[in-house]
Amino acid sequence: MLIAEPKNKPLTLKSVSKVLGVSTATISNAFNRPDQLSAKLRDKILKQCQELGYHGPNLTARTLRKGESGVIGVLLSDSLAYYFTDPVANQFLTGIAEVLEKNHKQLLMLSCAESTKQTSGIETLPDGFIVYGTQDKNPLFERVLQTNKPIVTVDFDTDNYASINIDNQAAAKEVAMYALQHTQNANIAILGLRLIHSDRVCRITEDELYNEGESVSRRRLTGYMQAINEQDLNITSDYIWHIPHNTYEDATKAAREALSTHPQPNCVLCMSDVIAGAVLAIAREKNIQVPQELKVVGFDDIPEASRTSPALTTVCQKSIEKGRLAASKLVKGELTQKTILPTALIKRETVEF
Amino acid sequence: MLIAEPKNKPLTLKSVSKVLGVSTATISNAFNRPDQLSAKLRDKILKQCQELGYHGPNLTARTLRKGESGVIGVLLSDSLAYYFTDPVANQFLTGIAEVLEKNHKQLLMLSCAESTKQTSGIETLPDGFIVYGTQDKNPLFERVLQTNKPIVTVDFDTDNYASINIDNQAAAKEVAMYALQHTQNANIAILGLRLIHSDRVCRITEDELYNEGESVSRRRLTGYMQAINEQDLNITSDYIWHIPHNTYEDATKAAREALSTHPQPNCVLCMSDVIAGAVLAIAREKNIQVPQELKVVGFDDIPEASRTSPALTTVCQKSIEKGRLAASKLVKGELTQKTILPTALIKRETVEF
DNA sequence: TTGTATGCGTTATCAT
DNA sequence: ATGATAACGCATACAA
Repeated sequence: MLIAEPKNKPLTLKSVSKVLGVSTATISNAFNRPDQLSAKLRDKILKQCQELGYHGPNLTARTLRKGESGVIGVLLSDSLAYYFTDPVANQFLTGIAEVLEKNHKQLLMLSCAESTKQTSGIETLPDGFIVYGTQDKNPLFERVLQTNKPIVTVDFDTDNYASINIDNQAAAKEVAMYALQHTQNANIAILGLRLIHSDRVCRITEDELYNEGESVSRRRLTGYMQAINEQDLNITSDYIWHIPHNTYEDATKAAREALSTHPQPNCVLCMSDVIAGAVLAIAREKNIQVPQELKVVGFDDIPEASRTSPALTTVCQKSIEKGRLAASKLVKGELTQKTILPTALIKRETVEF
Repeated sequence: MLIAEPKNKPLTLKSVSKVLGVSTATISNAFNRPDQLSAKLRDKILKQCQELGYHGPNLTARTLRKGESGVIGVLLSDSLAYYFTDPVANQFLTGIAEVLEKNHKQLLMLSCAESTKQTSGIETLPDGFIVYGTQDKNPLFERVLQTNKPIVTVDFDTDNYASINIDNQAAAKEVAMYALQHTQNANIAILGLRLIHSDRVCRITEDELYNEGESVSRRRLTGYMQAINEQDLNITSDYIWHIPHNTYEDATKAAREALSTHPQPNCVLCMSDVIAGAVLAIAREKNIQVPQELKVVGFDDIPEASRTSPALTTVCQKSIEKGRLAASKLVKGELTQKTILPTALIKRETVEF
């Protein structure tokens, strides 16, 4: 039996080497490079370390020395707390977690809430980053860029980095076309997500309608507008809502406003399934029959979409796959290719039975 | 204008100090201890660092030196991928994230998937841990314990550590009493979560029914059984299901089995709202009227519980609050108190209209 | 096959 | 007020 160090002093390679009577290098090799010593000695050392309660090298010191931590950072474009409540983000994170676990990488969640002043230097820890969503003026993102570490961007694009996206415009157009083709005398409302910079649920103005941009929402809006034009229909900005967060609460406010408008919309194009779910709830509350009196389409195809009643017609984007792909690009070092993932129109019950 | 170092060499305190012509200590002080130098010099240094693109000390080196990383680890009792899909866990994590962000701490997600062999040493990085759910034979948990770092446990208890729990047994008994009191000629089924160690949805055996334990599920089961006894009713083990994961898929299987049993249950006690939601879906599929022909109660009070149709009667446990409290205990260093959070019976529509 | 010595980037102590 | 220097715990080149 070996004499253990005092409980309060954490064990180090050096202290353990003293107790075992071998050099620090040998113990380090026992853990990291089995070929550098005899199997017999290695086994003996590993067993003795276990007895002592030394579970292996300190990650911080090893990271400093090797310049590699085994940690992957996921940079989100809003507060963490928000992302845990968003079903789309949850699927995305699920995909990431799956791949990282398989590759023995740790997952560090980084929110943009980091203020400029209080710089923690956290960006120096991870070996690479998955950046989810446009990082408008996010100081942490700037610092991440300057680390020159591997980056994969998702749902937006930046020169020189691998990215994963979908064709939001085409997908939005397709689902809108389908909805409009099944609507007589269409009276359209659009419930948009993050169309403008405001924390309030509100309608957008005519000016804002033409403020083009490259964001996910703007692409979807463009797709909707294309469908509306091709069907020789039209819509004014006061039938287009801005919803700041993809939450049931915000969406419910917008849905209530939209379905209280006269003339009442009979076709609501929603930029997420969460929003569409809220529309369904308000429709039930107001005794509006879906799909007979009101067509509703969503976007994302979250798990709940197939369980609403009536089940939601929507655009399937494989969010889990997005996460998996982002993580595996990072892990494999495929750092240049820009991927457009396919989407699919999912016809359920909210447009036609 | 200062001459920047070559782009590929990351800037360090030392290299920056050379360029600026001051010592490393002074720059370090400029970032960390404003009182150690004149405000004028500090401002100048900070400005010059910014120009050079040096954003502050490397976290790894600083952690090694200070023994403090600003990272909090959340240790989960299953795979990460699973936890992102569980609405209860999401609420819990939301609460944690809220508090950590406010205190400028980073969140590292640690799953128990870490194998014993491939020890990454990740437990040496965080300053403290939130441990969620029983860590039966989890090697990472063992190593976490040995770090002697601050720990808060949630949904289970271990000597000497702060913990947060609810009274599962009392809450389960209360909701079961309420359901049974409203059921004529009660024919009870229990849809349990993680009652035994099996990956399959299945009924439990008579033996397993009496395998008492201290897990959350067992406490709830005990509460249910107490209510059943007090109502002079009884239940046999073949009306008690084991569901391995709190997912809609697993729950649906169990719900389908349970509602296909003869005699058909008219009162289903579910150990989670996800499970209860699945029961509601199957009931609709089979044209069973809830609550007229079938009473259903859940557990947790997830956001969706109020939106099902009919709305779910359940036990409210404030999962977000759990997360908030766990994080704030850790941040504040309140490391001894064991907290029992209150629960509340939420009467909605699945027992009586 | 094993041991010695250096440096990773930082902070804190101690001089100056 | 500022600068030199040691130490944090480890991995690796190199010597033995």
